[in-house]
Amino acid sequence: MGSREGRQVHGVVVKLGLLADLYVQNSLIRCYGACGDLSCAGKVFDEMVVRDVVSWNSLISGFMKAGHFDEAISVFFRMDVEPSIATLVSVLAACARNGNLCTGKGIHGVIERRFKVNLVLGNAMLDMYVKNGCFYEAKKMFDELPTRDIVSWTIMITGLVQSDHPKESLELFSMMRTLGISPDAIILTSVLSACASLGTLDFGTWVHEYINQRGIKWDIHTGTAIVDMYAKCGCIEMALQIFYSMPQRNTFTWNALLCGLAMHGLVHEALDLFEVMTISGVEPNEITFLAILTACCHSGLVDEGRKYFENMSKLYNLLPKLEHYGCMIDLFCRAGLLEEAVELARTMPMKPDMLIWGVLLNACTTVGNVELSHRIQDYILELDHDDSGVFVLLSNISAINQRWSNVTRLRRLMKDRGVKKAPGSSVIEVDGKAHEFVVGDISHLQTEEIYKVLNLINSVYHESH
DNA sequence: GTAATCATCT
Repeated sequence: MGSREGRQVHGVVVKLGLLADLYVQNSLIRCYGACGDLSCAGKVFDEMVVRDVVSWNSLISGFMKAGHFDEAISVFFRMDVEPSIATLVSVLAACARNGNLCTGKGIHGVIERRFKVNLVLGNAMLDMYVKNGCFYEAKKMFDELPTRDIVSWTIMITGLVQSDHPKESLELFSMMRTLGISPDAIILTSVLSACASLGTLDFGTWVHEYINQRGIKWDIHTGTAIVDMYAKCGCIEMALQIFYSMPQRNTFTWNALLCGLAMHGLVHEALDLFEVMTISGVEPNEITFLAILTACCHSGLVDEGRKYFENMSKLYNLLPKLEHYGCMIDLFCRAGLLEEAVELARTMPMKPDMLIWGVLLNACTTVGNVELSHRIQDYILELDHDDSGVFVLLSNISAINQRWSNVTRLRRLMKDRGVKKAPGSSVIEVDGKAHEFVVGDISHLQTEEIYKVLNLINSVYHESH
């Protein structure tokens, strides 16, 4: 039922004088929530005199469906009746999706004290920890679950892939298979994603064949994952074949193919495909333009890059993000347009990150433009004086350039700016030994010691190139 | 009531 029908039913309910009935009210909230009409759902909810747990759950579900996770959590905190298991499951899902570890932990505490954990609730907690990057807690919880189902395994495997541990995710998948658990289309989607990031064509192909042989019903998610896997593994032919055989494709599917083409240097194919995509009426998103700009970047298509970058906001109403600016800056650098690159970095609406500064400084080093390199370092120090990460970067550059006088200058600047905190440290491995380079410590080191650290970075740099 | 696909530049 759509929102319009919901309103009609609402009207009839009012006429019949049934609006005061709790069950009728709850059903209306559910109905409005399910079709995304949150203002009507909220209105019914607000006008209720007596609310039960179902009323609250229905409102929370409405916010979840609409992707308003913060609101879902805030409704939970306003509850004046005892939450049910279903409430906790929904709110844990909200904490998983918006990264609210604090609330999630609080709910975990409440559950331990007052509820009996069932499978679904256990999975919801597991997912909350995994999505918040707490793998220690997650593993403990996974090991201690009285029963595990395919969802529990999927949460762990997906979490590992998404936090950049595809190898471990495949190991866990093998373990699952050893235990005789049959994979479904959903878990195979994540397994394909792991294969894609590892570039393991043989395993990816096995998954594809497994799906075919077992007659596992696959949908647009799985299809996209297969396209992505083949594209990333360099089998563009297979990627195209699957792509065209799919009954439906969405922006993600097109993006998978576009990224694959861009990644393998098939620049004109990527640009052509983008045209077909727009003609087909599929809306590009930020990732689409990232793929397109990358393609331009790889073959030095400056004018085309500029055009697509402009069209992003002009034609598609997409605001370029940090990554798009990074791509453009890299494109300018590769084309030798260093001044333009620096200008874009200075005028972009958000603060450039270390990667962007690194690209710029690296470009200066490549062409031997010491003057511009110094100017960039001054901008960085103006902008990011409280971020000690920049000092690692600048020290790196100084070390690479063998300009030790700069190190002294940096050390003085750090002292002047009062940089003490060390949010990050670089661990450098030399001869199998890990050396930790903590930025905040540098100001307390003797000049000779700084030289040692920088030499170390320098030697690592040359080893890796 | 819980699980899934796309992501540039060192």
